[in-house]
Amino acid sequence: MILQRAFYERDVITVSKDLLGKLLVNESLEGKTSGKIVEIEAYCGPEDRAAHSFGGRRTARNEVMFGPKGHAYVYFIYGMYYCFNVTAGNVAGKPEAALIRALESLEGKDIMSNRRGATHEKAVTLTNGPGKLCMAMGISKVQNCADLIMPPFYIMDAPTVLPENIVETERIGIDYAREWRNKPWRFYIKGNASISAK
DNA sequence: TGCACGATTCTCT
DNA sequence: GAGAATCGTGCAA
Repeated sequence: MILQRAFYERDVITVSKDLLGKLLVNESLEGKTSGKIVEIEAYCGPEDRAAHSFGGRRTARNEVMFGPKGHAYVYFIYGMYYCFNVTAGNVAGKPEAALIRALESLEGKDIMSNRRGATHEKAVTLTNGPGKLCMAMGISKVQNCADLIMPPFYIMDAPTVLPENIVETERIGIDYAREWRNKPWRFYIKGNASISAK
């Protein structure tokens, strides 16, 4: 069953942890690809210096974070990669989101290999990073603002990962965020081979 | 209108 | 472990 709106209308950190183990699915023209979410980071709105919405900044790019929860926030980074976020939060209109950092590929691995290029045929490296999983799943700015509670692009429910199997650590790639850099808002499934970094 | 830089990844040393 | 690739975005001017 597809996760419904209420799932995302909760505290963004709770939503981030609960999204671990869930299945991201994209039914594209090339075929269906899916993967289990194994790594995620929470970005906590205006007070979080690492978030695009820090200070309440509202622009054309991050506009979707101010809208309904459970939508896709996809942005272009470093001139060549996309990052995929899910909007979430227990306060309507507050710009918060969770960054999906890694998947464990399930369906459509051949399609993922094609999208990632011939030099990346090993299953694990297809989706063990935010830019990589977007490439493998066929996510681009086309999916920006997409509603994730209905096909063709959605997240399926799956058994919740137990707290003892969730590792909490500091986020990656946000050295500029000063004191917020060390917040333990990155979560991943303990022992999973598909996470992006230790 | 211009310009510095990023929630990354890959290659080469 | 360092450096390149590569461009939309945000903010200063």
